[in-house]
Amino acid sequence: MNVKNKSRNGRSGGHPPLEAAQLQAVAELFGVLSEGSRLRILQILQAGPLSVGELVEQSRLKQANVSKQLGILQSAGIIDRRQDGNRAIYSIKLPLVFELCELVCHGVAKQAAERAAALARNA
Amino acid sequence: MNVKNKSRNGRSGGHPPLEAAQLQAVAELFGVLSEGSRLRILQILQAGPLSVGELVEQSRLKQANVSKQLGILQSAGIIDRRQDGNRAIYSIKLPLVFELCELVCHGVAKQAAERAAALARNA
DNA sequence: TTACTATATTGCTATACTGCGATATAGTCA
DNA sequence: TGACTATATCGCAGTATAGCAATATAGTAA
Repeated sequence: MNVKNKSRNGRSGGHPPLEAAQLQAVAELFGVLSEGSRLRILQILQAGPLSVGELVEQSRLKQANVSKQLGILQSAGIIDRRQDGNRAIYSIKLPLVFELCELVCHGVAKQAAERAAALARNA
Repeated sequence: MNVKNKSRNGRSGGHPPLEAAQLQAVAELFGVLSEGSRLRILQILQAGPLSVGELVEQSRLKQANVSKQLGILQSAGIIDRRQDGNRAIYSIKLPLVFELCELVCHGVAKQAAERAAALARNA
């Protein structure tokens, strides 16, 4: 996830080829989702809102790391933060991410199946 | 995109919480898609197969960089390579990626709209 | 073979990121 | 106020990556 590279091509004419700025936004979202620890946190949060401490327990990640990744997820607009007394409660804000993951899972699974089939054919 | 971290949790019982290995595979795919230059190449290839030289022209990236990114995209199983005489022709193999990008675009656009609306309310 | 074109790879620098321990900050309770 | 808990941030070491120029490789044509 590189946040520079703000170039621009002078394309107009609607949307099909996606403007450079959009492209960059898409790349950034993918970048946020490209880290195992963050996906793990999202997956845990899918079951419902949790505090940082609870996330630390369930994820088995260090507190500092969980806090940092939560900050990144929040900056990306993927999760929400709510202060509850002493604690911070995080929750999913963009359920879209789960659709993305499912799509990828199907794609990856299909690919793996195809590769296996190809191997079987060549064996 | 970190390719290590091959841990495993002993979950069974179907699919909902996604196994660690799957999670890692998803993260890797997202990692490949998290670079502007690669998305740009994919977008250009969406119109049809092209040689490296043509991609260099249309993308305005350097040849070495295009070649490197093509290699990464191919390793990820997203594009295919075919040798045609002197040249290498690359084509999309996993159209899934465009679904992903569209989903993200919609999500990002919606988010932007919501943010703008929120700003308007608070102004 | 040589000259030429197209693509891939290597070595490099700069940058960015993760995960860590230590520490700072914020909120609660007495 | 002080002691305590929960969360955020800082500084660091290690690692990964992009993009570049230069070079190597492969294929074509003479």
